[in-house]
Amino acid sequence: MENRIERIKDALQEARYKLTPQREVTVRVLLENEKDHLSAEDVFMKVKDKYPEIGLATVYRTLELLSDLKVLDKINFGDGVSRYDLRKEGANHFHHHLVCMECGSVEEIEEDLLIEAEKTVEKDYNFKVLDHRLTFHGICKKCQEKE
Amino acid sequence: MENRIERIKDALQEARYKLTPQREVTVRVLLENEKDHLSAEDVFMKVKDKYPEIGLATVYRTLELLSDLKVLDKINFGDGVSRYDLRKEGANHFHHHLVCMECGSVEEIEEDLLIEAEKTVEKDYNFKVLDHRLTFHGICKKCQEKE
DNA sequence: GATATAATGTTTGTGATTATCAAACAAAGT
DNA sequence: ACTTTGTTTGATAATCACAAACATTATATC
Repeated sequence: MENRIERIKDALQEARYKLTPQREVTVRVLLENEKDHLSAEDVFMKVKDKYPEIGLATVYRTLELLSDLKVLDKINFGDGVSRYDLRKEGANHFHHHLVCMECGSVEEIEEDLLIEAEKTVEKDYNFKVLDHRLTFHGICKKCQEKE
Repeated sequence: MENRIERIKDALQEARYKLTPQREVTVRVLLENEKDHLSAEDVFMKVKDKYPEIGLATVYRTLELLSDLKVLDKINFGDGVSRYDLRKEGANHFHHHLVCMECGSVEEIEEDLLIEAEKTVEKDYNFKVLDHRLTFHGICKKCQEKE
C-alpha cells in the first residue's frame, strides 16, 4: 500500500506535480477499492469521509490528472458515468472486463487476450495501436448456476 | 435499402411496436449514414431536414428503442456522447473500431478478431459471452504518414 | 519573509440525456 | 359512428455528470 503510494508520488513528481493531502486521500480511496470500478461521485463520497473539506472539483481534477499520467484508466461501461481503474503495477496494457448482463458484476482479466488481434490490426490496417478497450458482455458463472 | 427497412419493421412489430413515419425517417437517416457513427444530435439534425416537425425527444426515444431491439448498437468512444451504429445484417457479433487519437477518425473492422479470446473467456472464466466491445486507440495510417 | 506558482474549494455554466405531460393519433369494443 | 383505451408524439423543464471561472489558500524559490 505505502509502496504503491510512493510509486504514484514518483509518477506525479516526474511530471512536476505534487502529492497534496487531497490527492493522497483520493489515491488511498482508489487503492482501498481497487476492484470496484468507482465513479467520480463514488470516489468523492468516500474521500469526503476521510477529508470532509475537499471539493468535488478537486476529485475530478485529480482523477483527470491521474488518468493523464496513466496511473488510472478511465472507462465507460455504457451507463452514463466514467469509472476509474488503477492500472496494475508494471502493466503496459489495459486489462479487460467481463460485465454480467444479469447481475451487473464486473470481473477483471489480467491476461492479454489481444496479442494476435493487435498484430492483425497493425499489419492489415496499418494502424499503430497504443491502447485498447475490450469488454465482454454476457452471463457470469454465478448467474449461470442460478438458472 | 427498402429491404432493410422491411426487416427493421418486422423487428419492431415482433415486439409490438409500430414503424411510425418519424421512426421510419430516423431509420432512413441511419441507413444513409451507416459508416458515420452519428450522435443523437447528428441524427436529429439530419432527420429534421426530412421531417421538420419532429421533436428531439422522439429521436432519442427511437434510438433507445432500436438499441433495445438490437437493431442498433449504442457506443461510446470516450468523448461525451453516445453514438449509434446499425448492426450488420445477420451479424451476430458487434464489429470493432479503430479510433485515431490524432484526428479522431473511426474505422470499422468487420473481421472477428476475438474468436480465440472468446473461447478462452468461456473456458477459463466460466463466462458465457453474449456480446463484446473492442476498440483500439492509436494512430491511423494517414496520421502516421503525416509525421 | 516576499513573491511567483500551483492547487484548492465554491459557484456557476454547459451539454447531453431523461422525465413530464398534454395533445394527436390509432386500435378495439360497443 | 362513438366511446374508450392505449400508444406515440412534441414541447418544455428537469437532471446529471462534468468543465470552466475565479477568488482564496498553500507551497516553493529567491
